[in-house]
Amino acid sequence: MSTVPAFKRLPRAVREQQMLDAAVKVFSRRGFHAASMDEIAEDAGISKPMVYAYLGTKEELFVACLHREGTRMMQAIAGAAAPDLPADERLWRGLRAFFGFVGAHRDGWAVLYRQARGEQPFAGELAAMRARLVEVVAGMLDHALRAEGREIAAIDLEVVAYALVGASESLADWLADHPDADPEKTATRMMNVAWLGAAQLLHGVTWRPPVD
Amino acid sequence: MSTVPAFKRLPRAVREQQMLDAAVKVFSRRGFHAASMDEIAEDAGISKPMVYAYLGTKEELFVACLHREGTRMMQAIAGAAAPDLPADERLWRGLRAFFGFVGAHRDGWAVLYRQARGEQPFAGELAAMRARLVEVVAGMLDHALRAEGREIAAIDLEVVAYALVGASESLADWLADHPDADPEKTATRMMNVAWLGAAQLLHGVTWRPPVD
DNA sequence: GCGTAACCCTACGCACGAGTAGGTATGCTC
DNA sequence: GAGCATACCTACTCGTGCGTAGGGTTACGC
Repeated sequence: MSTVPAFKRLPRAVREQQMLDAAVKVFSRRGFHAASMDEIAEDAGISKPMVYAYLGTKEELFVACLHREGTRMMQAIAGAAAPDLPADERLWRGLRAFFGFVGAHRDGWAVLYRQARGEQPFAGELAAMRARLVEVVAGMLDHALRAEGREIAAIDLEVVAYALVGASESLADWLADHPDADPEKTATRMMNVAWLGAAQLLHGVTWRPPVD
Repeated sequence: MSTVPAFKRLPRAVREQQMLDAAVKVFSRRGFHAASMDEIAEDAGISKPMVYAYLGTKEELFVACLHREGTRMMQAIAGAAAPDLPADERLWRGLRAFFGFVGAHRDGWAVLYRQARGEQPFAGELAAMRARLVEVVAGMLDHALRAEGREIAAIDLEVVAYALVGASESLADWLADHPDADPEKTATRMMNVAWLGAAQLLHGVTWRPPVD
């Protein structure tokens, strides 16, 4: 046959990304168990054995998704929050990057956050990622405190950081369910809660993003 | 045979509770899909057809778990936060009841929070419960604001409430993973974040539970 | 221009687990 | 103590979907 084959052959690296794209999409819609390898393969425009050949078993595939999306997210945040800025500026930039990422990768985020929590094999992976984030936030708070000559117990710091991360995750989830919502605006709202706190807000003080 | 049968017959109401106990336990450990009806039946000390006869299909069983645990939680919170108290007092009591519930029903919480999120058939059910909570919190904030002669947009109010609920859920999750942590102390920490906010905390102001 | 490696397929085996068929025993009512 | 409802069981059927066996085709080095 001299006719061009219906679909062309592509190098491994490209196909792997297509497969991961498809996997993230399907996993996020259906969840780990309800997603079928057949559907992922079909969505990627490839046959099932190829998926197994390149990315391994279903579990390994899910972990690969988790890693890719997690790394992207962490890089987006780390790239935005330069360590030499003042704390509020860092927090603001980090939040903006975070909500921007979620807004742009709604289904990637959904995999990370909603699906990986319950399933034992992956919960640890996710927890480790979150732990890194919490550590960063806690470090930031600690830094800001010391600059004021204050100090609080490490455990309190950790729990506060955990609450802030949790609140952000929660708003991100809200964002994922409201496609017409604005990430930037959501980040601003989060900043109000996080930085000024409810009591300040009740007294009418409002934090605004710096004019740039 | 005159010998006593190995396990006695019990009335339906009792067996149903045993089955629900077992189901909550297994669902929380394994997740909806990975949990098997056989394991649930075995854990309840009964055979599988009995589970089907009393609680219906696997999905219906899961929904039944969701309802029981959700109702228990909501009642615990509603019973603690009397509507005629000042806002901070209500918030504090609600939080204390909430963390108390999670501490006492760790796997019930895990079913609610970790497992029901991802699976489409149940996410709606859960979202409705959370929406009720958010509404209550938002109403409380609004009330407190109006008492000070202030007012903010409904959407902002909702998002702030959502963030607070999210932060609480996140700390509850942390609590579920730290069996030796104290619910009361966790509630106090949450109260600090929620009521005073990070900025206040940075200036050294600390909220303390009222002496009772 | 030939070998070899990379790319890709159709078609299955097989286990696991939801849900059921069909039957037994126990206690309660009259 | 006969009748009947309720509690309870063992032992299946059958669909679904993971993972693979085995084989075909294109490109690239030499």
